[in-house]
Amino acid sequence: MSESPAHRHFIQQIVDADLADGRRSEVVTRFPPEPNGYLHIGHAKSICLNFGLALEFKGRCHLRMDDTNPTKEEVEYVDSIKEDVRWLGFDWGGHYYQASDYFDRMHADAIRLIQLGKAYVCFLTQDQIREFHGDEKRPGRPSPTRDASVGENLMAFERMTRGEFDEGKAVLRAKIDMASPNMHMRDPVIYRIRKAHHHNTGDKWRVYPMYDYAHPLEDAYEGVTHSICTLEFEVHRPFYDWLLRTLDTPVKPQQIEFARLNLTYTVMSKRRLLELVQEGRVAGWDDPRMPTISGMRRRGYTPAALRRFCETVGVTKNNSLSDVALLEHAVRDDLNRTSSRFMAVLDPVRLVIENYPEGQVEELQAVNNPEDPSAGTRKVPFSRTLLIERADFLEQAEKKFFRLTPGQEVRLRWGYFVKCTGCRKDAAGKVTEVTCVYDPSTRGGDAPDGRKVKGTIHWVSEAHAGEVEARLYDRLFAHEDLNDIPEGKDWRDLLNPESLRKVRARVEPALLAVGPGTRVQFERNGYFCADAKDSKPGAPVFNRTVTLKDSWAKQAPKA
RNA sequence: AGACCCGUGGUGUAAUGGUAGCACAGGAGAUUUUGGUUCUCCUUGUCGGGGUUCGAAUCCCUGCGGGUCUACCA
Repeated sequence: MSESPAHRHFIQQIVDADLADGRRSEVVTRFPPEPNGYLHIGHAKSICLNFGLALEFKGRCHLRMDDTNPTKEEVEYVDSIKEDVRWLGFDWGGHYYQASDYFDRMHADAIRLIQLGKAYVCFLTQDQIREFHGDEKRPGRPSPTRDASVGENLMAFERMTRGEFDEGKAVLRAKIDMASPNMHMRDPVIYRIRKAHHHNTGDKWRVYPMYDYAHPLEDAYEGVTHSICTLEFEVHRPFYDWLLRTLDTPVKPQQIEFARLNLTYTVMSKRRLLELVQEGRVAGWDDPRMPTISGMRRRGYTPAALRRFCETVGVTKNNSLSDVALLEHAVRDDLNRTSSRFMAVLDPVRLVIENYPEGQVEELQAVNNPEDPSAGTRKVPFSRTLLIERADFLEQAEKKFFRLTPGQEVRLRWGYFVKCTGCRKDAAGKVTEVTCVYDPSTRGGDAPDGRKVKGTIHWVSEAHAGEVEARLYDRLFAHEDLNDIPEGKDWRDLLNPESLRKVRARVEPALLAVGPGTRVQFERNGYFCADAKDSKPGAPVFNRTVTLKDSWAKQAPKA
C-alpha cells in the first residue's frame, strides 16, 4: 500500500501488544459464517482480516460453520463457503470445524452452568419473556422459575433435551442481571427447543444453543485468541466474557469488533440478497450483478483485486460507505496487467473500404497485451468489409471527435489508416454503411511519411467475425446508499432497471476459442469474462466485468 | 428516552501530543497504434464550542451528528 508503510490497523496493534506483554504467545483467529447464504464482499473483508492476521503472525485461522440454527442452514451453503474462501486464496489447513460438532460439549457446559446456579429453565412464553424483559428505562422482572433449585433445573433441562416439551414451551436462560442496562445481560436465552433436522447432526438433538452461548465456547474450545466480529456484536461482548469467566474456560479469547463493509449501489445483508434471489430479481446467488463472492467471480473479478480492495478500505470502527469506484479501480488495475486484448464490436455498423481489393484477405499481426510483451501476438483476418462500432462514426462532428467523419483519417487498430468518404443510410435515415479509402503504405498502423492520426478504432472482418452473446452489466441499484432509503420507498424500488443489457457482439475469430472463466479485454470497451456456466465450446458468452475508464464519454454529447 | 460505539477533503484511510499525508473520485496538461495505460500538476478536510499544553486531529468537558442494542436469528 502507498499509505505510510509502517501503518498498523487497530487490531494489529492489539495483537502486537498482546504478544509483546506476553498475554498471548500465539495468534489463532477464525472465520465463522453461518451457512445460511452465500458469502459476499463484506465477508471477504473479514476473511482477509482473519486469515491475513494468521499469516502475518504465523498463527492459524480456522474456518468454522456457525451452524446452531437447523432451520436456516443447508449444505449447499457450506459447500459454497468453502469454495469461496479457497478461491479468495486462503487455506485453513486442517482447521475446518462446525459448531454442531461441539453440541455434546456445549450441552455438558450448560449442565455445569445450571450446577453453578447460573442458568435456569424458563417456561414463560416468548411474549411473556419480552414483557418481563423491561426496557431502557425499566429493569426487567424475574421469571417465576428464576430461583428454582439446581435439582429442579437439571431435571427440567433434561426433559427439554429429551424432547418432552414442544417448541417454544421452555428455554434455558443464563442467570445474570434482570436490571442490567445491557439487554443482553438480562438473563439471555441460551438454549431453545427446535424439533428440526440438522444438516450435520441429523435428528439427534431437540435443543439447540443460541449464538450468544455457542460462540464464545466454540472460540474457547478451539483455542482462538482473537475473536473478530462486526460492530453490532459490541453489546454482546459482556456476555461473551461473562460466560468464559463463569465456566472458567482454560482459554479466554478476546472479542474485537470492527466496522462491516458497506458499498455504494448495492446491498450487503444476507436477508436482502436472499430476497433478490427468491423473488427472481437476479438469476441466483452467483448472478454477476450480486455483491457475492460467487457473483463477482462469475463477473470476472479476480481474487487479487478483491484482496487489494479489502486492503484499501482498511480496518476501523468507523461506520462507512465505500465507493464502488474503489473496487472497480482495484479490478481494472489487476486486469490491465493480466488480460489479453481482443477486438469485439458490441454495436456493429459496416465499414467498406472502397479501394481495397474485393475478395482479398490479409492476416494482420496484433499485440496481445501492451503491458506484457510475453503475452505475444496473434493474427487477425482483415478484408474489404469490416464492422466497427456505430459510435465511431458521426456524419457531422465537432473538432474534438477523433473518430470517423467524412474527410477524417483514423487508424484501424493493427491495420491501416483509412479516410472516411461518407455513408449510406436507409429510408429512416439510419446509417447502414460507412465508406472509406485506405492507404496501403500504412499496413500495421504506421505511416512511412510520419503523419499522425488522432484516433484509433477497433474492427472485425465481417466475413470472419464470430457472433457471441455479451452481457453488459451495470450497478444493481440506481440508488447510492441502500442503508438510506427515501421516504415511502421500498429498497426494491431502487433496483436499476438497466443493470443488465444483452447484446449480440461480433468478435474476432480468436475470441471464439477462449474457455469458460477466461478474462479478456475487449479493446476500447472493457474487461469481459467468459461466463463459467453458460459458455459452450466454441460459443462463449461474455460478461462485462467493468468498463474501461472513458474520458471521452464524460465530455462527449450523449450518443 | 437510556446504555455503548464512532465523527479527518466528495469517498475510504494515515498521522497514536510536534510539518494534516496516501489512494479513489474530480480537473488541467504530457505521452500513447486502446479517448485505455503511464507521467506531471491542481482543487477539496480535522463536526461546533470551551479547556489542558510551548504545541491538540490526537488528551479533558460540552454540544451536535451518525450507528448499535430492547429475537426462542447469527
